[in-house]
Amino acid sequence: MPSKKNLKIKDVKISCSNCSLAELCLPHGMDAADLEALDSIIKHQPPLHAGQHLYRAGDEGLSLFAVRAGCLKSYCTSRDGEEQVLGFTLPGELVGLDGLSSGHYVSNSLALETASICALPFLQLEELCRTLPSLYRQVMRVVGKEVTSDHEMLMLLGKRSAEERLATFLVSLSGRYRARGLSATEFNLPMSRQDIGNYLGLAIETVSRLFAHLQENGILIVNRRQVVLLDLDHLKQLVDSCTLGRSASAS
Amino acid sequence: MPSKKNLKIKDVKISCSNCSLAELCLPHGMDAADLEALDSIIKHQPPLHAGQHLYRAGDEGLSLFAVRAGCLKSYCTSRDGEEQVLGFTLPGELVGLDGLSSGHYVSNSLALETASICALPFLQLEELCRTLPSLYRQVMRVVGKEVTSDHEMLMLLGKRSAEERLATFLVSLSGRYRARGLSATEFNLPMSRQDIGNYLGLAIETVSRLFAHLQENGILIVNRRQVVLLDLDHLKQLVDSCTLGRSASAS
DNA sequence: CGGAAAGTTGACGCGGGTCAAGGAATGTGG
DNA sequence: CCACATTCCTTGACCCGCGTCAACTTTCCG
Repeated sequence: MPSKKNLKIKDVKISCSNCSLAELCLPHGMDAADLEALDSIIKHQPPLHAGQHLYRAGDEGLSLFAVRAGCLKSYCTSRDGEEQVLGFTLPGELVGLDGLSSGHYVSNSLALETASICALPFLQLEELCRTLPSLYRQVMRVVGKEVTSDHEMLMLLGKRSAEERLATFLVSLSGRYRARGLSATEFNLPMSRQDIGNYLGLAIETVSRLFAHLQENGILIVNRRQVVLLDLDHLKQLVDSCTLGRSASAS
Repeated sequence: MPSKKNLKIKDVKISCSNCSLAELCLPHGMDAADLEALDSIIKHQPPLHAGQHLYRAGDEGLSLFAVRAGCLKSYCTSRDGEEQVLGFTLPGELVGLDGLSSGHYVSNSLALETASICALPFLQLEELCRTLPSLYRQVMRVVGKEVTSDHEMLMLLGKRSAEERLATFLVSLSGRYRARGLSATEFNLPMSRQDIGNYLGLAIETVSRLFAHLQENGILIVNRRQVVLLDLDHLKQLVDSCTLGRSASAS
């Protein structure tokens, strides 16, 4: 038995019931009995270090993953080797949905910082969904959210200026940190300018210049990956016109 | 009883088992018994005329829809009234997935030409999925395909030139017509230049110029909405480098 | 300490957006 | 059947947002 001082994360019983992220994650809105059933199929993964892949395109897609700590980047590559960043997964969020169609992942998932992750095998999730309608609806809710967020992204890439894109990105990050109980105005960017630019369909130089420009205007302070949002309202105003019309999504 | 000469469509028993589009649609790969169960929950809709909505953002989202004939346009609008076309639905394809997350549609679906449509109520579909694993997997496959195609679209909008975008669009249409047994090289565009440009993130003038340019180079002939693809291989070559890397999707 | 990776900043030019004018097809009322 | 309006599409001229190229600085890491 390890000494109490060197207690490793993997020695702690991981369960949804005691997870501080449950409110953000799949268990959201499920009762105690259902949670226990969900717990029983969850597999804790060994921690993933920065630069390691959770899965790659072509891998057998057998699980959905929930991020407990760290940050993942989802991306796919075109035949000519170009990369397209599809999104970033923060604690409390799910990744790996795209494996459930064909049984193989189509995208790649890479840890940007050391990440702690739970796995939910599709087969057992499917069985459980059959007996737990609440879980089935949760899964559908998550799937639907994925589709909706992709649609917002399509509008962003199709119609919006570089400044609006970066503002949208920052406001999104801000909200997601706030949801976890962290500061909405001061945080570290887990990803490089390269990744940000790729994600937003912009050159890294443009991203850099936009940061500089926003800083000149007193809207934020940025130093490498450290960001302080001074005028979040101003950023939100830039975003507002871009967001979808009549969805009353409070989350 | 109506005369045989004036037999209306609605007088014919609609069922998946006798539908010529079954191979493209949800029933793909299901056996006769399962098909019958699926038939029992399908509701035939009155035909939709060009310009009419199948559903609007905010409507109660209770059904998935399968298009039997015609063409639909999916789009959403931002708070400032701008429209983003999300895609086009051709016969044999499904639409309405985005209603299943929140119970309300987030996007709009509009008929571009008179359309004949089947409805699959979510609740009954969910129940049926519980007893028919093959149907459950089909639904998941469709959902996954939706996500994957959104990802391809993100790459298209984020990284590709105007010419590559239009080529991708044309090759996609060509393949979908071919799948229905129609010509892959001669067809009518069901949508306006406006819709094409909006969908691809381009100005309509750019779309028009690109058509002219491709025609000058002998790659296609276009007259308003009538298109003849003379050199499909050339178009595919333009597309090839854009498509996702190692997905072995044959469909 | 040295080399690589990440980020910043400036100069320049092009792809494609915007504006404007005109043609072709379709609809509408007389 | 024609005059007229409207919508859809095309084509040309202009120009600006942002990508590209290049040089430099800072940070990271062995």
